[in-house]
Amino acid sequence: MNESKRLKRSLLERLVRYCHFMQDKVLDEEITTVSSAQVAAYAELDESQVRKDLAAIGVRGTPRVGYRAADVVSTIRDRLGFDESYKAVLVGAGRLGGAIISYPGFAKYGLHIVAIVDSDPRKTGSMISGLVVQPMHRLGQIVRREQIELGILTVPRASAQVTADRLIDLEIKALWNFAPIWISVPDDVHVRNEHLSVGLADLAYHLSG
Amino acid sequence: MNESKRLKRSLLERLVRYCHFMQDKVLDEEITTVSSAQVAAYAELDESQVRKDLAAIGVRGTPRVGYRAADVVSTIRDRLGFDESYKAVLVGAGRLGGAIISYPGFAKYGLHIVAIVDSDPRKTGSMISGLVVQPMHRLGQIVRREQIELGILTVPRASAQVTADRLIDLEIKALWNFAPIWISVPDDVHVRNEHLSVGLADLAYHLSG
DNA sequence: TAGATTGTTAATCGATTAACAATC
DNA sequence: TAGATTGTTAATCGATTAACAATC
Repeated sequence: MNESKRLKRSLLERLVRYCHFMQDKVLDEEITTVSSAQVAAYAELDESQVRKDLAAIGVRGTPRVGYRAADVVSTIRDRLGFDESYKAVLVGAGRLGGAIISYPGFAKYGLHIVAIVDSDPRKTGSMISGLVVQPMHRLGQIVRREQIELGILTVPRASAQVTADRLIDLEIKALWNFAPIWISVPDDVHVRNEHLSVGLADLAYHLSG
Repeated sequence: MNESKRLKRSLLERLVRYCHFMQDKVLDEEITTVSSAQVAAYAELDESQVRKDLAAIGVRGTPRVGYRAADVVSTIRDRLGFDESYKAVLVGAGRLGGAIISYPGFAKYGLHIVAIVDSDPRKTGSMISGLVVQPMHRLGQIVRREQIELGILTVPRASAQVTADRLIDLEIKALWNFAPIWISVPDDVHVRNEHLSVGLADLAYHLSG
């Protein structure tokens, strides 16, 4: 396959699951190889799908043996960019910001939150996870000096788009938005909206059915 | 169409977006009708897709005029079950639990968190959003007495599956899991895993590209 | 060797897009 | 009426599944 081809979002999600499966169930139990059937059973997919996905990112298996779990993990990590390093600024030091920043898995994916910013003067100066909350007017300085590529938005809904626009103006490369709104961005900026209302709709729908 | 047909997850996501568009951009500005082209432009979809989606849930438009925004909203709300009422228990009164419970939009989707439970004796008895944090051993009582249908898991990763199993045993109908693990459930329980690592992977991938 | 499992091509299925007649 | 927009069918596209030869 063409090495530079963009991975589809659904493939990306499956790869993340494969990776978790390998790490949780396989490597811990001193199993070194897995068959596509085992992975498929775990991820509730067709085994052809698994073989195709692994082939697509360049993992090679051995007939009659399966895939080396360590190969799968390292190839996925490589293809998804987990072994590189990215700097992020978190904007919005509220409850949600605090919860996000305390998520233990960031570094494993190459992400490093190097600064926290908040517009509320009562919050600036306080410490969260070893970082001093900076005032909003320092955002530009921080982004430029630290060469920050990612902005994490945990601001209220009303300020999400303006904050995003400001970060875009500072030439941020990607945004991770937790405010309940779909942020709009130019084509060269990547945005991921984590919109709780989609989950809420999913649950309400299934509970009402 | 068959009224009882299950809606696909992707359709569900599009419907949520249509609903937000109607509420935010349209109703606020005293516009009463929208064309499929307008919705499509906002949601970055093909306009045929929009017409097909709206037809699928039974919204009828008027040629040369478009769709009544209020119709779209009320039909989506009805089909997705937002106008019914569901009780939920939140398990895990940590930072994430606090952030989730303070989300302002729950009631709009019919969801009501009626109890909070935590296994840490230092947390039980404290108040969060007007609710007293209950000890874990009351979980069964609470679920039965309040006839709770949904469990929201904001516990640490290590206790997520056991907590889920306990809620399943209490005949909960659905689980909303925020712990970084894919919860496994029997076929008759609905689970939605909000797994931050998928977002992390998506961002790492795009930043590395 | 025999048999299990990969890698890959072909077949199927479903979702998206295009087209256009119906219609207000 | 003329023309814009729906509703729906047909065409296209892509993703999933099936099948099986290659192979360890």
